[in-house]
Amino acid sequence: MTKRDAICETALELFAEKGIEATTTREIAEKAGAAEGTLYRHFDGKDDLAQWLYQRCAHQLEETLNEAAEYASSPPARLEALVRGVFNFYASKPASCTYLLSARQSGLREDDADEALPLPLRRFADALDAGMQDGTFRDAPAPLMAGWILAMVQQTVRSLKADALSIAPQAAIDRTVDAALRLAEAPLA
Amino acid sequence: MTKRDAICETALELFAEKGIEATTTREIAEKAGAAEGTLYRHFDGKDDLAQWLYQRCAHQLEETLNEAAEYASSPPARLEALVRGVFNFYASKPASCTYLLSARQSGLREDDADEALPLPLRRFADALDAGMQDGTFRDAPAPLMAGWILAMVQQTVRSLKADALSIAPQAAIDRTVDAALRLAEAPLA
Amino acid sequence: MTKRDAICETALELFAEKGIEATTTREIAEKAGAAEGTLYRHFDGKDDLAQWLYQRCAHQLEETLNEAAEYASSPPARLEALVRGVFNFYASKPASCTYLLSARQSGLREDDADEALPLPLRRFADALDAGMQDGTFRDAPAPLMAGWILAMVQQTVRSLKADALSIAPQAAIDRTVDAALRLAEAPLA
Amino acid sequence: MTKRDAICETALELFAEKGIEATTTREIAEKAGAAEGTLYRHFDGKDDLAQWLYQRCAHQLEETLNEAAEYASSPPARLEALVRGVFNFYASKPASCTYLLSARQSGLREDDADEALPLPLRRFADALDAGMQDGTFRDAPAPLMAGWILAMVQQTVRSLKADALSIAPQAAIDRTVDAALRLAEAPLA
DNA sequence: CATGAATGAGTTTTCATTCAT
DNA sequence: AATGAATGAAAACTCATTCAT
Repeated sequence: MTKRDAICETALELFAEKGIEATTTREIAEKAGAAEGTLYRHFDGKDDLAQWLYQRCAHQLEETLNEAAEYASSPPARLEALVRGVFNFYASKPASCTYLLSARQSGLREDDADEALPLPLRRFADALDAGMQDGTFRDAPAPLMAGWILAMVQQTVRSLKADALSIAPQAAIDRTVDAALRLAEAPLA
Repeated sequence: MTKRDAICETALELFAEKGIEATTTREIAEKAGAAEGTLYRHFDGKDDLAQWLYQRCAHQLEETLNEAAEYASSPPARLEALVRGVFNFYASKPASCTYLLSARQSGLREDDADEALPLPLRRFADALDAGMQDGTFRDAPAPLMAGWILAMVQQTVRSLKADALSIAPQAAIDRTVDAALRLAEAPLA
Repeated sequence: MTKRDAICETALELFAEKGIEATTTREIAEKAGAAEGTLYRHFDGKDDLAQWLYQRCAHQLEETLNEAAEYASSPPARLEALVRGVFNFYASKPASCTYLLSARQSGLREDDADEALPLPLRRFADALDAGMQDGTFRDAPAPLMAGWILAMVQQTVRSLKADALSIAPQAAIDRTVDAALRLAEAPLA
Repeated sequence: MTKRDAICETALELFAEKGIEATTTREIAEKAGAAEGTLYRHFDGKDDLAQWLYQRCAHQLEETLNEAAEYASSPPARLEALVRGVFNFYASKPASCTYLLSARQSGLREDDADEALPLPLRRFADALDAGMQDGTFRDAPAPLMAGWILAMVQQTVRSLKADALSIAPQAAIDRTVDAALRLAEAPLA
């Protein structure tokens, strides 16, 4: 593990835990066992580091979602796989997941501006669109609904992290999957 | 409008727009047409001001929600009224609404710690609990579901603010209400 | 004397003595009896302070030269008055003079870019032009010759400051005046 | 071209262009295509490199001046040869010339402290002294007059570099030679 | 000789807060 | 109540220099 990696991992944890602004470069360096200047050899500054980490987390999630949805044959199966994929992402990389979701509403994802949607959202919207085409899902603006589902998942993750649930984590996940499908599915007839 | 009020309103706008930490006291004072020191005559400091504003916003929303749900006779009607209440709150006090919702996931609502849930969430959870009792709503952990619904509403608000929707604002609101009810309602069987 | 003034005077002395880059903001603040932050209340930073001081020195010299040359009736008298004016400026405000002259060859006088020449040079060039018109001075590019004369004066000032002269200061000044006139004057016939 | 040479030439250019303090070792290494550490294999540090370059430039100018004045039979011819020598030096090694002249007024030529005058100045002063002895030149403190002439030459060089002259470079040089002789020469009487 | 990641002391800069007026 | 200059502690950032490879 190089110093650079140590700095990245430490920064990710601190950013996820207390936010970017509340984390100082000194704190990062100290916890990473590196000198403060080392951070600046590898990044242009704290903001650059935050940006780079955001990109990395986005790519990690992207990959996780791609793998998760790879073998889903139907739109509902794909939607379920995506939702479970986010939870898996959270389970395997909690700091990345927390940071990514927390950064969603701060001014960090500027350079996704060329995309209509941030990348993970796009995956959800695509699955919804496919389901709308074949009639499995109800007709609705896919980006809006994708946003809802992601927001729900994020809310469940927050509850899991806060340990504020009266039910088992797995049950919360299953219920979230169920809720997402219920949101998307077309009325019976 | 007293200096104090000017400071409050300016701070609220800035906090909502760029976050508390990214807003400087100098900036607040300048935009409010007051001296930097004046803030300290009315509040113990920036954090105290942020806290006070948070409380004020919470009470405003609380009141809005109480009024909205006052005459709702059934749990679904109450749930719908609450959801619409949040949208009304956003329409009439966008900065308050944005600030309140953004502060939900930052470390601001410390002194609600004695409450199991932040106040607005409690309203939603109560309505859901009532519906579960009488069988209108499906049995599920009310705080989790309340969190989902509020997250969805917040997501719709974000989309409205970003002007990122292909449909009319009112349609987006109606759809959100619909989605919330769908989430809550018991299965037909 | 306000803190701001103390900072200005201290900075001017230090800049003149050791150069801008070799002077630290801490040093300025300490010697001025002010806090480091105070510098930033009044200026955007060290460079801004340096710029502002440069402008002030330029205006001071400008005024000194205007006064000096006011009653000069002929071009040679005017040229002599200007040269003596620079020496007077050096005598009355040594730090300003040193700083101004030292800054001439560093990258500081950017915003004079709209002028063809830095202001003091302009005065000399104007006097030379006038003398060329009436035949007292030899025909030559005035800016070039003005540059020479100012460079000579500057060199004398440097020698005076270094105390590296075998003759009395006043004699050095008189000789410089004489040399300047000799440079400018037309050949006898 | 060895790495050492690359570092020397690059550093010389950067020092001449932006000054020693404003040039970073990283910048030198990068432009020279060498690693940062390599500089320290050949020099004790940045200041040592600057010092070494200064000496080299001084020797180059010294040689140029020696060659130029070698066959000058009279003091005026020698003075003219020296002035033209500086211009030749500028033409053949602009960076060396700029660096050398710019360093004249910064604190670089410490180890010339044993000499009464920096070396090039000495050459001029010697020629002037010789002329004063035989009556060709007016009686005056040779160091002062040498300083004037060098300052004039430097000013012409600056004008040439800035391309701020209305006349041809060669004409500017000739005029500078002429002016230098005029400064030095004894009055007719 | 050459490298370049790492260092850390030193610098600039920010900003919440205080206080004399 | 209001002011705004002043503060200083803490933050971000720079860069000459070292050293293991």
